[in-house]
Amino acid sequence: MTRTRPRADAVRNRKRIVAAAGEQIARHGPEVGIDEIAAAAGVAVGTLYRHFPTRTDLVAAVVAEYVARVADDAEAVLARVAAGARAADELTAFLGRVAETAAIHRAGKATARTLGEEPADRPCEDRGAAAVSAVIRAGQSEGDIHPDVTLADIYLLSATAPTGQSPAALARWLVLVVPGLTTRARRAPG
Amino acid sequence: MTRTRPRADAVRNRKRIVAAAGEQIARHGPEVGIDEIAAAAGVAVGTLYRHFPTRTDLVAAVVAEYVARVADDAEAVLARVAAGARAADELTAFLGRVAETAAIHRAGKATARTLGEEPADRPCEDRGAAAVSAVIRAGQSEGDIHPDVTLADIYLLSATAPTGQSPAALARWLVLVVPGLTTRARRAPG
Amino acid sequence: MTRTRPRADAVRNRKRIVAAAGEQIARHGPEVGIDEIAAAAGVAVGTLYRHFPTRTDLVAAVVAEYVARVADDAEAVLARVAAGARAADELTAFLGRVAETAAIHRAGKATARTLGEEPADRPCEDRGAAAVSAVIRAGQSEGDIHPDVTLADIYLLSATAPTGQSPAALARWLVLVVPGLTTRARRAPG
Amino acid sequence: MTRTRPRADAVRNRKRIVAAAGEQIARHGPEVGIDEIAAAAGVAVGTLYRHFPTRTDLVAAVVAEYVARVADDAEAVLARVAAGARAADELTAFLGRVAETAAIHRAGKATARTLGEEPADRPCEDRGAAAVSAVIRAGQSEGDIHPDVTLADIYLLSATAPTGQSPAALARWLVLVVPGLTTRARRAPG
DNA sequence: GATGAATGAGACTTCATTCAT
DNA sequence: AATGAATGAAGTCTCATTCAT
Repeated sequence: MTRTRPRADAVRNRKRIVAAAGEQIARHGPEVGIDEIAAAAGVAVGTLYRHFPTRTDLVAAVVAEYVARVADDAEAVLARVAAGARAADELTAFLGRVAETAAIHRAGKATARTLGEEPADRPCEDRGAAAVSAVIRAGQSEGDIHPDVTLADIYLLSATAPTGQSPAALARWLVLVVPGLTTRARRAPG
Repeated sequence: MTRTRPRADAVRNRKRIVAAAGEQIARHGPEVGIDEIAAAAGVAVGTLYRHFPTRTDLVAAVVAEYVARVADDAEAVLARVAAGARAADELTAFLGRVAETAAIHRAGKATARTLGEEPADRPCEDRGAAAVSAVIRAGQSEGDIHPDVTLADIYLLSATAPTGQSPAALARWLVLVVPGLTTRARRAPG
Repeated sequence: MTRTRPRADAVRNRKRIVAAAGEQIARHGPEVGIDEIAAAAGVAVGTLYRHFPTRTDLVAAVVAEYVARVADDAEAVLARVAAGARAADELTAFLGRVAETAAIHRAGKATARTLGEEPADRPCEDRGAAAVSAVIRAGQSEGDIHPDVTLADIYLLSATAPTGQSPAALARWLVLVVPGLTTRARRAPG
Repeated sequence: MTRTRPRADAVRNRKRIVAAAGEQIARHGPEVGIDEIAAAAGVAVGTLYRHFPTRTDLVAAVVAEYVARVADDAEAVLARVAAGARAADELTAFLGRVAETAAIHRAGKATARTLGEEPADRPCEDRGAAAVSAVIRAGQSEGDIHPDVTLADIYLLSATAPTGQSPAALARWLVLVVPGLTTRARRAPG
């Protein structure tokens, strides 16, 4: 009856499952077989089902993890900006990092929507949103970020970042997209 | 032994099937059931399979149709530019129109990839590509379109246009994305 | 679009499935695997599911069939009684016949209850009930059937008839049970 | 190497498991999940399996318990008859009591049969059988119980007693069934 | 001894595709 | 040529049993 520790191996398995699910969903889309996720995590299906009774539960966990990571990133960005870093540059870099993992974000959302499920970890999401908003305001004060840019724009762009393409495509996409956020036109080469 | 003409109703069925498939794929993603497509087209599965022996064949037809339509659009754009319209403006509008139907493009590609199939209607694709390239060159001559913009950029953007969101989101996305293609910065509001 | 015949083979399959389901449920209890029922019917699972999308649908069909058959039997009994046969004897024989197939009745009811489903074919059930009631009344007029016997008693007995045992056991059970319905004690042997 | 005494809590657990299994089987049929039985007993599955390595072992224990209880009852009946009680009345009451718990008997048998297992506790069974037989003979000497009634009839009736129905149904069933065991017809009411 | 997490075979169900009508 | 029933492989999920803690 001792309710104590949640058992070391169970915790490890849970983590591996969420990680594997994120990767498989990103790679093969939101309809990956549960069995494949389980195999990728190195556990049997039954174990996966013990931790996540429904597919929705699993996706929710994946999305929550992603949201938390992005929130951490956003807060680190804000800290650097507060310490004097250039907001526009930091925001660009942040957008690039978010884009890299956007596949999972998108897939997670798609699955969640399919299953009629609401986002997820509200606190984490709010935390990230607050940090990004602060960075935008900082950049606007500095005069670098266009005055009408809002948090929704960052959502829109991160939701449309290229996925499953070459890093070069992602880099090029950033080049094309950043001028829309700033007050400066692209310089002609040379 | 007369290769009888393709009966009127067969032709009509074929069209209805392709149209229905496009719509269903756009609406429900690339994994829609064949039965649903058949039902939406108002035919029985057997009929669908007579026209398109495999799912790949069907998707190929859908994509081909889409490509042809886009190619027509591109050529119309080119004609207007040749008649004096502003290339940058026309290209922006074109991108907006393509984005509207991008869902099907993306879904088609996804399905094609899933099934290890190569694009499709090469001639049509080339036709559209040539027209878009010509428009880009025209805009660059006029000094409006940034000199390093290429056809690949248009592909990249059309592949990442927001899908399944509000028209407002699409409009905003265009606002954000166009400055990256041109030589002008966004104007501060007011 | 011709809604005409329900296709000969489909009808045949449907019948075979219901028959097989009845037999399998009677033999192995209400939890028989769907696959086993399908195999016993000589069809693939998919076919079974086409006819009966849920297990409940299948059980309902089985019960309905059983109820219809019993109702027919009851009406035949009533006809014979009207034609002068002895009601008590006919009722006894009827009870024996019902008992023979009671397994399916019981199993069907159990499954239906499990799935929170209501009986079934009300009209058929009423038809049988009316006939049996009439027979009881006839027997009571003749003085053979005990005056307080009701339809509920027949239900009770048919619900508790021995199942899955030897015909001898069934015969013996009838011997033990009939005196409770009549006005006569069992005769001592010899 | 001392065959340590069966620890107090182990003994208690064993009892609780058998009791819970009996109740769950009676309530939900012979296919109850092992986990549910364990939960009802307040132990973990592992503990259940330590006491009863297979499901058959568990069912056997449940049935043995039931048989022992019935045997005790039968012997008490016999004692009362020996002390002058009316055998027919005692037998009727006994049948009623057995019927009340017949669900478990039936379920146990069903499970045992499913698993190809033979009855169980031969000595207890014999003990009960002997007592019931003696009561029958006593009643036959008294002239109340029909001369051809045997132990097998009691088995047959207890195996077909109504289960999971109202007490009223059970009472009515006794009314219907007892005349078959005795030499007297049912009296007309009034 | 007790616990509860892990396992994996097997049951249930769906759906792309085939084929008799 | 069209129809819709039949097929069966593949996916989802459950649960009896094992085993590390």
